[in-house]
Amino acid sequence: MGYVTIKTLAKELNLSTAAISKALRNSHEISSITKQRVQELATRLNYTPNVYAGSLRGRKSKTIAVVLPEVADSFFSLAINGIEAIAEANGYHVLIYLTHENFSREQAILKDFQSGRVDGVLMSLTAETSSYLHINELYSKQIPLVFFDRVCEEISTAKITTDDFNSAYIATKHLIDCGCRQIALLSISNYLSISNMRLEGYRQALTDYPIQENPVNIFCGNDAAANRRFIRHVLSKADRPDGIVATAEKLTSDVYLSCRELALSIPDDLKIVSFSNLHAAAILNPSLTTITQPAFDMGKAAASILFKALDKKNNILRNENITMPSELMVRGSTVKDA
Amino acid sequence: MGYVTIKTLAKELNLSTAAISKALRNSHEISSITKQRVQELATRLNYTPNVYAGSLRGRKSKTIAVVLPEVADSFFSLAINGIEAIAEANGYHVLIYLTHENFSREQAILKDFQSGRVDGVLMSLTAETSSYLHINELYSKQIPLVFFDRVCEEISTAKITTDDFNSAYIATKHLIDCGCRQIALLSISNYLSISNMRLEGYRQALTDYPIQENPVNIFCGNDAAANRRFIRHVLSKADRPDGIVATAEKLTSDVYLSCRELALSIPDDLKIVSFSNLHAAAILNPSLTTITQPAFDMGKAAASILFKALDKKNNILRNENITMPSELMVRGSTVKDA
DNA sequence: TTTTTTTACTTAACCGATTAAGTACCCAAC
DNA sequence: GTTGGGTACTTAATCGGTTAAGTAAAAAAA
Repeated sequence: MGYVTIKTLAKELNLSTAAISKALRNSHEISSITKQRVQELATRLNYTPNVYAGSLRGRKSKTIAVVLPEVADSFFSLAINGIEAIAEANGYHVLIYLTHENFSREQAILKDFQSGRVDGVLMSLTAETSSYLHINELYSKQIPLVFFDRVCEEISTAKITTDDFNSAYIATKHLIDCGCRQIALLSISNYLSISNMRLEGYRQALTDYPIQENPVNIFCGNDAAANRRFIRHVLSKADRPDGIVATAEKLTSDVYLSCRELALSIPDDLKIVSFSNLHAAAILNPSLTTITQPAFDMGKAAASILFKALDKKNNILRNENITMPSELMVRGSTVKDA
Repeated sequence: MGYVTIKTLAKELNLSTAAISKALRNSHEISSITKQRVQELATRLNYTPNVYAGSLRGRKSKTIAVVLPEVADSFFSLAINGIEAIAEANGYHVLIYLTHENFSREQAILKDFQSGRVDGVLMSLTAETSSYLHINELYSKQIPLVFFDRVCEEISTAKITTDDFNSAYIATKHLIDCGCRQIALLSISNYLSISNMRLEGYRQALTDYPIQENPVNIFCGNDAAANRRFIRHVLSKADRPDGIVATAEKLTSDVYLSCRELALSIPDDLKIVSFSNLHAAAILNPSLTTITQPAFDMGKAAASILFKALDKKNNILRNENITMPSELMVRGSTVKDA
């Protein structure tokens, strides 16, 4: 089963393994004739260095991990593309790990990183993450870590977010301007700082533009069916909201479907703004007013910061918050014929 | 800088590294008292075995790779979930690699696998993949490989697909039944066998239910903007199609947007069936008639077969084609008020 | 011509974990 | 009393590559 290793090459060429290794790494200690012979044979035998051997010795794997809740979300899939663009330019591999919004999965994944599997980590927290021991443990092993979007304030490192407070404020104000008087906020987490920021922005808007009725904050979970039941329940009450700020993309279709079931018209009976990068937003029925995040650029920014730390010997990332602007894109779910 | 290794534990407990290793793996050669002491210390110091060391020795990494074109596609993101479900049950890690429909990227990724980075590979080809040397090279290194959806017929291994011929046939027949007389097929590849199967199914339907006009096969590329221009061009001609079978999800929004620009009504002026698992299909304007693939189950099936091969010493996967049924879901893009 | 330097390697240690083979000790059986 | 066997370890080799240190021969400097 002829694995071609450095030994195979050495034997074939009557050289030591050290000479082969050096030749392949273009060391000045090796004559150019020998280098050529080694190169040729390596190519001919299709030699591929064993990653595990190299990483074991060098404590470097040229690999980073991206940890995120799910991939079926346009924000995350765009962010991945941004990350990969930068990683490729830096000659790094990208491993994608999915938590599926599951806290214990997040713990297990970070635990695995302690083994030195990756040189650095980019991550976006689970909606359930409320304790940070596992993150601190990773942090204490000197593995550089950059958060994006769903950041952990408690860890002192670089964090890329959008202006969540402001975005929610603008979304809410937009609904108020459109005539909404009872506005609900759909959230996916009670723990995430971005959820809290969005909640505060929402509240601030309600305070600044005082409207009669009470705010309605609705927490949704991970179970799409339960969410739908829950949303349908809220929308079928007599004092149902007339406006919704959805802080996560996946909640939108639940709202749309519930409205259809309940024969509520969007935007006549209910107006919706959703945090979403959905490509199909423009062709929904009606088209969806969104707060769109610069997902691709956020991925790029997060990766760039990580590689800056990896390039230096000094792996320590200083605590910094980088905020990028989101954009309100007004469409048919809040304004007729928009 | 305090990496906790087996040596750390050995020194601390005045044991050999061998004893530690055996204790951690619950060997009968080690007394239960010692085992306990080792376990305790390991937990206390948060010892994590170095993956690279273990994999180097054991030639097993307990890791599989999933290679796919992109993640911003509901089929692939669902398939990933199916794969991960099975992988977790088998105690394996899943690394996701994206080719971005780029052939040379696919080559580079497979080349990397030759280093033994992963124990097995699940993959779906690039739309550009027309030569299979890189796959054969991987295959010859005895690394088990299972294809799903975008399979490579030329490699003798397990392949999971849907009944592409039949699905396209049914989609086309559905359009004919709805009154379409000039039906276009939008394809993303001239190379992929699933594209060819779908093309044949489409042709067969046109033959079986003969209609006056000629078929219109349109090939689209990777550039969304170019696709949109191209589709708009086709739809603005006098003899434009009145029906479209889109063989890839991402082409749908281009069609919708082009129709909007050209003031064509769906389904009155143009009817569309798309191969798609888009969750939002039901809330598009109009809702989208789809051929929906059992993406999650296909992922599960592919992973299950791979693990069956990995469990045996015998890594060889026999050449087999597993076909799973797709479903036509009739909605508003072909039938009014569906 | 002798000494120094350079060139082009080789030897051997090492990364962290696993494991075959060896060993010291105790207890039991013949 | 010696052999046999089990227990609980240790020693050393190994995986594949990297690299510090060593060396022999040729080239350059004295």
